[in-house]
Formats: sequence, structure tokens, C-alpha cells
Amino acid sequence: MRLTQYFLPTLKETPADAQIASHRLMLRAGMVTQVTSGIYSWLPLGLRVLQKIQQIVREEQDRAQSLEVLMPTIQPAELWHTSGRYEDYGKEMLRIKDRHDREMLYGPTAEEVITDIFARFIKSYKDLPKRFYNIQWKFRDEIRPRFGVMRGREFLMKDNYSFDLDMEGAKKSYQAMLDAYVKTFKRMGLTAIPVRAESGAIGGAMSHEFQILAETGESEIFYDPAYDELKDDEINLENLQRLYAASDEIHDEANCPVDPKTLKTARGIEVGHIFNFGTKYSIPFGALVSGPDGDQIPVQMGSYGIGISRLVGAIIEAFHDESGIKWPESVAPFKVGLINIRVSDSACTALCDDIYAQLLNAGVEVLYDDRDKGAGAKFADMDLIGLPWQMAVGPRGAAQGQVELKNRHTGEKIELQMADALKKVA
RNA sequence: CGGAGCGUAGCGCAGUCUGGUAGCGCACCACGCUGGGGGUGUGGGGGUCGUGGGUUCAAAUCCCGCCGCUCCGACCA
Repeated sequence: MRLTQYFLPTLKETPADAQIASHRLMLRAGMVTQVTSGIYSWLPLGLRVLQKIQQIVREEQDRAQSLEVLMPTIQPAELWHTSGRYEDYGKEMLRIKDRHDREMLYGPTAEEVITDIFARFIKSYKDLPKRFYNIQWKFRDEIRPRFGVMRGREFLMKDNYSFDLDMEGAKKSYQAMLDAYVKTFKRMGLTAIPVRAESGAIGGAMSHEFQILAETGESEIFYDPAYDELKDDEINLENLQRLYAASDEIHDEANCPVDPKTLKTARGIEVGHIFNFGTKYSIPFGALVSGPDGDQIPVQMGSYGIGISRLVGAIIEAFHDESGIKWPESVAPFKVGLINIRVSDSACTALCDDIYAQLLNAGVEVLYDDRDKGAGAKFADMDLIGLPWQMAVGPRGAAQGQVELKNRHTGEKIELQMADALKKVA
């Protein structure tokens, strides 16, 4: 993509409203712009990141034997009367009326919709287990939205719902999601710790929050130091039940089994939440299947969320410096930023055009800064938007076919022949 | 919802107390000089001063209502 044809409204000055790094950087990098309190438009650069994250989540959900569906943003109040949550949910739920004066709502989650689907179509234990997921915009009318997309009112969320014949099956589903989450966050370069959680409005027995570690995290988490030793494949129910990890909302100093001297604390950002809630929805919705003996059995359910739009902010909280964002390659909006330092120099521009064509040809996502601006401004913008690799070509190097390759994460810069630089980023 | 602020050009702000030609920096446009980390000179464009009412010869400025946004708290993917 040529920057002269793109839309990247970067800001030199810090917007007054942004309090934390990720919010500030998302605004400055031209990723999002606020429409009203807690509601954002995603601009081209931000949207690319959102889609990258979405794709990773999707791949790991598919791998965990889940089927993607797309449920609506607007739901009828009727479904929520069935579960009893229409009354319970409170003001967080945005309630609206259609032209016929029917009560509707902008969905904050979709247990009701999916359970209704299940109840209408699935009748036999032979069709179990089933897992459905949905990547859709949700709305929760937060009392006080803040921190940009980390705590917006409208947010993009992946929610998965599992249906099993019995508790044993439900535990397998729960474990499958635990595994999927560990892989998902790891692919984004994040360290995520599953901590025990209250299950809140969704209700239920078994529940964990996935907290990613970041100094600016919203909540404080307390965990057994043995956690740091766990391998990915050791993150299982047994170990989670054995080892203590809790967020400040449920941490109880008096009853904590870990010696306070060794107990570790860190700041965390909640990016995922998994629950098992048994038959809470299956019974009221009549989500029953015939068992092997012909009995009608209410299915065991669980739900599993990942805050996709929140992750954009969370990843920036984990990866940034004074100059800007430092995207992990897996979610970066482009892999390479190509800087033409002197557009007016024909040799320099010819070399840049050549590199650009070769990168495109090799399928490398590249943002080509072909604007007629000073070098300083271009470097500053490139550091700000945080692409993993910067390739700078000036008239000096161009004369010898050389480019400067910079690694945004390490800050390391090296002079290379064009062909070598291309090899390095391809 | 309690407490505290703010609303003046795209962004950051001054001007409001003490009413009298609407300003500054950045960004933007034109031209020149420059050219490897937000360069520089000259010229230029852009404003219902959030909104409705009131007071006054005169309101960004004073008074009243409304709207919006932000921060602290309780609440949360």
C-alpha cells in the first residue's frame, strides 16, 4: 500500500482525552476515532489489526471443533424473559423499541439466542457435543467507558457456547477452550494467566478469567509462583484447581493457600473469560436431548468469551515504547514499512519502487511511505504505527543499492544490500 | 448515579475573572530554499466561540436552561 493513497491520519500531539498508552497511541496512529462516549470508528490501519486478531481467534476456535455462526446484534426481549435475565441484567443492557413498540435490546451476549437455536434443532445425544462460536459486536452500556477500546460500550467479542450430554463432556469442552485460549494468546505474543473468577451475570460453577500481564493492567492478580513454571500443555483443569490464581475482586488474603511471602502479584488485563453453567439456560429453553435410554436430558452448557477489540488495546499496552507501538508480527497491520527518504531523488525512488514491487510480488504486506516529506517525519510516523520492520532507502544508500533495515522491537539497525534485506523480511 | 472539570479552526491551547475588531502553536494550501530522525522563509485559507433563551447600546466573556465530552468512585469482556 502506498501511503499517498492510504488514509493514515496520524497525530503529532497527544489528544487530551486519552489517559493510557494504548488509547493515546491508537488515536495518534490513526487506528480509531471516537464517535461518542465508548463508541469508536475503526480506520483502515486499526481495522487491519482487528481483522488479524479475529483471524487468529477464528483459526484456534475452528481447531477446537467449533462451528462459526453469526448471530444478530439486536435481539428480542422475549428471549431474555425466558432466561429471566431481562430483569436481572440492569442498566448495562441497552433496551430499545422497534416501530411496533416491541421491546428489543442490543445484545450484550448471546446465550439466549444460541440456546434457542440449539433447542429448536438438536434433539439427540448423538449430535453432541456441539460448540458454536460467533464473532460479533456487542453492546454494554457501561456506566463509565474509559481507556479507549479497552473499555468501550460497543466491542467486538468472540463468544463460544458448548453443549454436552453430561458434566464429563462439559469438562472436556472447558478443557478444549482452555487449550485454545492458551494457543490463541500465545500466537499474539502474550502471556495469559487463567485466574479463578466469579461468574457474574452469566452465572455458574466453574469459571476462569484470562489475564494478560501488562504493567498498566486494570486489575491486580495474585498467583502461585508455580504458575510461571507451567508448560502450555500443563494448563489443565487439574492444575488450575490445584494452583492458586485470583484477581483482586475475589482474592482473599485470609484464605489464600499460598504463603504471602512467595505469592506473586502482577497487573493484568482481562481478555478472555470462560464459564461452565450447567443447565441454567438449557432448562428454561427446553434444550433437551434424548439420551441412549430415551430419557429427555437437559444439556450441560458453557460459554467462552474473548474481547477481540479489547485485545487491540491490550496488545499495545504490552508492546510499546515512548515513540509508539511495537506490533508482534502476527497481528501487525503491515509487516514492513518502506521509507523513501527522498522522493525527489530519481535513483532513490526507482530503488524504492523496485523494492515495493518485489515485496508485493513475494506476498509481503508492505506500507510504502512515498510522501514528499522530511525524513524525520517519516521515521516518526513509522515508529508510531509500529510495523515490525522498517526499510529505509535514502539517496546515499541508493547509489550503492543499499537499504537500512530496522527492527522495531529491538531497535537494531543494519545496512544491507537490497537483495539481502528482501530475503530477511520475506 | 455521587463528586470534579471542560466545550473557542482538524489537533493542542490562550482569551472569560474585569463585556467593546476572535488569537497563538501545530496541521492544511501556494511558492522558494532545504533534505538520513517531526527543517525553514514568504504569502494564504479555514470559526454558528456546544446549544436555546435572557441581561445590555454591545456577549466567547454576565445570568438561566439544555446537550455533549472527560476525570475520580461504585460496576464491568
